Amino acid sequence: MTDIDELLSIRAAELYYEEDKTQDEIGTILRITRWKVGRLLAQAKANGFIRIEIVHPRARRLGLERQLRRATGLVDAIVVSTAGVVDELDLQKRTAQAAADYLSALRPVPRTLGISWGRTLHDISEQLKPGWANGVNVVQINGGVSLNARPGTAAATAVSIAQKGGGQFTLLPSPAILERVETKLAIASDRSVAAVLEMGAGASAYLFSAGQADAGSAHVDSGYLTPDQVDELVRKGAVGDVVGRFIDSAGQIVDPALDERTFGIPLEQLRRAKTAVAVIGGPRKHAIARSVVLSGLCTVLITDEDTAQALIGAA
Amino acid sequence: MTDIDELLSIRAAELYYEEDKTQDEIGTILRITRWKVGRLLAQAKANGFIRIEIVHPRARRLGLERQLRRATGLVDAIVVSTAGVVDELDLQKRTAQAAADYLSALRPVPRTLGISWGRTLHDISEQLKPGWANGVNVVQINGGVSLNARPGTAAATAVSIAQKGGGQFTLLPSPAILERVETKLAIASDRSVAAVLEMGAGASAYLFSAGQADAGSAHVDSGYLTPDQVDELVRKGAVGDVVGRFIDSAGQIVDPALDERTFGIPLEQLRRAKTAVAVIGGPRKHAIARSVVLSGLCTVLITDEDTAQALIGAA
DNA sequence: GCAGATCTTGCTCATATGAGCAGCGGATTA
DNA sequence: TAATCCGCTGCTCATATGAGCAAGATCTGC
Repeated sequence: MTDIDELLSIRAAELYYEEDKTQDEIGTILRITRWKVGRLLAQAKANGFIRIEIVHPRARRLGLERQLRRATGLVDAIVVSTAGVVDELDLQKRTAQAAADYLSALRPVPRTLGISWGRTLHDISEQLKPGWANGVNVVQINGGVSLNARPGTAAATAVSIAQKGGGQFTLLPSPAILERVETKLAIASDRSVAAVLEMGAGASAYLFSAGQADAGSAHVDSGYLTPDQVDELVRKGAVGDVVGRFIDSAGQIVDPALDERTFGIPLEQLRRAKTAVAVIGGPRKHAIARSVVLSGLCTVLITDEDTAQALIGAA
Repeated sequence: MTDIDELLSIRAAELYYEEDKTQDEIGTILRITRWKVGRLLAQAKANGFIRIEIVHPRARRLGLERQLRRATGLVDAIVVSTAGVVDELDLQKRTAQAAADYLSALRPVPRTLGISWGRTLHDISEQLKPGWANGVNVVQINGGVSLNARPGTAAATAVSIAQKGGGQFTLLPSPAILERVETKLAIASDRSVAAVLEMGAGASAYLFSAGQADAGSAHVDSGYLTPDQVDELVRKGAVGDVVGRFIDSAGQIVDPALDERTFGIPLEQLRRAKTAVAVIGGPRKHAIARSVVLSGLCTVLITDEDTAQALIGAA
């Protein structure tokens, strides 16, 4: 395109998009035919001079969703827009809202929903509308009695999701990580606990998040791990944790001994699941999101625009 | 609008603007009629959820230009977009480009063009295309022999503008500010110098910029004023200078004694001019731009989006 | 300098979109 | 409870826009 045509296309675009003139009127103003105006506008679009953004907390980026599905083979991908986001809290809320929307619209409605716990899941439970489902049974899939801060939040999340969905909840009465393997095996062998794990294993859908491996990990907050222990895991290649289990960028368990002491369904059960919805957003979770997606831990990813971009760039 | 309709309008907007679907197709997807889709899109626009931006160095903001004309009574206003601007240099170049474009398209073509000097005018002279006019006489309207840095830049600007416009140039052979009033009067009374001033007074159009009043003023760089002297002017209410003369926010001369020693046409000549084009952009020039416009020093303002916004908000 | 190739232009025609209007339905009030 | 009103819906019709094509303009290589 010549320089003069480029300038004309910008003038045309101004009149068309800012001034709401018709292509015919623009033609009169710029002394060109209306067909040329149409072509100039098409060129301006093709050259990327026209940027259209949908600014709304619930806006999604369908183009990125498609790219993400294609690049990763995910069954579904939801990408929330970051346009107009003011802070990280805002972004977290948007992501949770999208997850709640997705869950509400999920067909077939899962009879049994296996969930993890954490800040993200808590946010989702808040965004869900009462009546989002008609009798879902919610079951925890990993241990989650918080050792120090806000005890019972994990349970509250499950309760809220179940109640709003008009169904029952089943808690996993165990810490996330036990100190000794023997203790873990002992708890697991308890009949009632085993029943919960079994129910978790048979869930028709899973909803979970993931944590990044750094000092801000929920495991540190909850008192299961010290910052030093997390550092050690990072040194071994950990990028984050999924349902309490730390994995490297290839999706492999980083520390088998620690994993033995971690209570919850094994990752293989997520990998085999027909519907496993991962909700992972925010700038610090790019690496763990990538690992989750590429190692097949989820069939559906709900994330934000920036994370999606990083994933597409890396995949 | 109900909450559900708002959400629908966002979904519709995504499909329309990102996925290039027709309203009819969107209707099928969302299970609503195509007329409802049209209405939802109209609502999304009306609510400001759809943001369209033209990203190009030569993009202008016609809407702001109109508002600016209405708010200030300017004959014309050119507002360059800041979308995609990377640094202040970029913005300066855009503004200069717009000024060059405006000057090239100005009808009737001025026979005699009075110009000031400075970084902005220099940039404009660079952006002008050879042959932008067919015989303009360019005359300097204020003194401008730089005392230390880059001597001759003021002259070079006038020469360049005249040569590219196929015309003659007339320089004003005097410093910007004299040390003593007597010296100024002596120079002014010289027959040849008086002739230049007279030519400047009779110019058919003026093109000038303005400087902010702070340590970064061109007068400090050029050695005419010390930072302390500028501070003193600021204390007296100065917001900046126009053709070398410092004015307050009402457009009044701040320091009459200093002004007596300043060489160039008086501001009243600019105020009486039929065509006086001021080119003032950048975050530090909001105050001086406001003063220039509101005190009637220009009939045309060429500026950037942010400055225009500030002007409209303040006017 | 000329023949062929390619690109641009102005058109016809099909389609997409917006304006305007009648009818329906749910809310409001006497 | 009935009358009235307001706003939403689905339509018709006019207009705006984009696809496709033939003719003209411009470029390229010999």
